Amino acid sequence: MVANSLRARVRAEMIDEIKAVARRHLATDGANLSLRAVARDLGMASSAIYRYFPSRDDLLTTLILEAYVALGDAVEAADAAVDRDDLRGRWFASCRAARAWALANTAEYALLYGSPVPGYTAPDDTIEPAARPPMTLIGIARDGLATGQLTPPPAADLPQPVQDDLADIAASLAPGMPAALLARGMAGWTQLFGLISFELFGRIKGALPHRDDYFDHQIALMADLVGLPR
Amino acid sequence: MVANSLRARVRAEMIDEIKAVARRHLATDGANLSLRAVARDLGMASSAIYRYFPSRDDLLTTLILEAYVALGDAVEAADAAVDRDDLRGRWFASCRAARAWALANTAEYALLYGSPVPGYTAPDDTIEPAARPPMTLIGIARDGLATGQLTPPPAADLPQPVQDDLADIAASLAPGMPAALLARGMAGWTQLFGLISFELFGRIKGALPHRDDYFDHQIALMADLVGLPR
DNA sequence: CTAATTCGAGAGCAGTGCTCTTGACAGGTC
DNA sequence: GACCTGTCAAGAGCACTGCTCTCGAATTAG
Repeated sequence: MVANSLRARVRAEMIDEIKAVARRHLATDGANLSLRAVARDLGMASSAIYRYFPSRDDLLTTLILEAYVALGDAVEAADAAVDRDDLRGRWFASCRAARAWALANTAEYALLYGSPVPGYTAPDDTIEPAARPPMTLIGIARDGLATGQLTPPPAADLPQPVQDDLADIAASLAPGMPAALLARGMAGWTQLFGLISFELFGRIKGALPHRDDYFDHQIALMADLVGLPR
Repeated sequence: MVANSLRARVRAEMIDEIKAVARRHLATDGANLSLRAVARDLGMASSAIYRYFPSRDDLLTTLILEAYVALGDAVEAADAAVDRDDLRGRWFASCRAARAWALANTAEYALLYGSPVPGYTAPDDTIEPAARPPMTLIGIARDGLATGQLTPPPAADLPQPVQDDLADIAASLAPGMPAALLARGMAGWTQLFGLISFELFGRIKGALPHRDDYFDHQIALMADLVGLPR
């Protein structure tokens, strides 16, 4: 079986090489990835790629899934590196990590959070890793609740239907989380996504030279909204 | 000049027809718009399209610009329909109008606020209409400041570099606007964009059946952040 | 009526994703 | 060593794309 494993090893290396080249092309050409161009870079015929990936969409899906995992890893690692009781520090670290990853991997971020490709539908494998960054933020709020550092926002403002919907989500994803607090955590995630997208997709332009500070301030506003103590 | 105007009229109608068909294709096929398919639908040769639009990107640019104008019109009209002193009502109306337009024109919204096409760079004509929705929101805060209904947030939390950057923006776009308030208005716009994008691009899925109410609540949170009185 | 302009159609080029067939190579078996 | 068997790369080919160019027809201007 040595020979077999040799074959398998070569195959695995080939797959890695294809993904690496594809990622490189992604950075320059965006989502319209050309299999033929990748094949050219690898010095092989375009048809040979199909030995490793059944279709172009399949290659893209693999890249997307790995990108989700990479982003999730980055955010969770940043959160884990901070003292558990330093809620605000964890919030900042997580958000900054997401932004840093997006700035370093703009093409892949656009693939994850940009407009979806028309024919393409994301496989179910992506919904779990896609939920990791928002779950990290919500986890910070939940920990604050558990330690008493954080007092839940009033639920009076919450319409009953939303209250019920959020209670269902909390029941399956974050047991014990009050609906009103969950809503604010999700607002924080929405804001984070919006901030990164605006910065990456060029809405802000040169109008805001101190982008790091602006980002921090906007993130701080959301930390206040969630109720993280200073 | 009757004859001339006839030719010109036919030409204008032809342009409108091309744009209409292209918009229809956009809704189903997304950003990868096919000139040949549009030509087929119109019963003409693909090369004939080039008599009216110098390139595919040019057609897309026209569509994008008109979409910006349509969205801006919708938001401003919704704001204008509410009593000037009802700040919160104006905020809700503007945000809801943006969401309604996006839901009714998902493909065009994706074109405006989705991931940018790699080679494509937006012309300068788009930056003014693109700024209309956020300017509407900021205008509401500014009116509140003028009438005394709204008290500006403390500027102490604002780092000096951000303070300066925002002051520059305010000076050219919204004179008299305190930097801290401008930051919160922009946070509202960011949140609005994020909410709509998440809903359109399918991150929320079926987990939140009462999307209207959820949207309203999240928008209300931002209205509170800006300081709009209840 | 003639000359100039505008327009549509067709052919053609280079590129794309993808399929199918052909031939070369390595693995294990007799 | 000879012989299958599975794996792989390459090439040809199909249908599609954006775009250019040329040619003939129609329309407008003088």
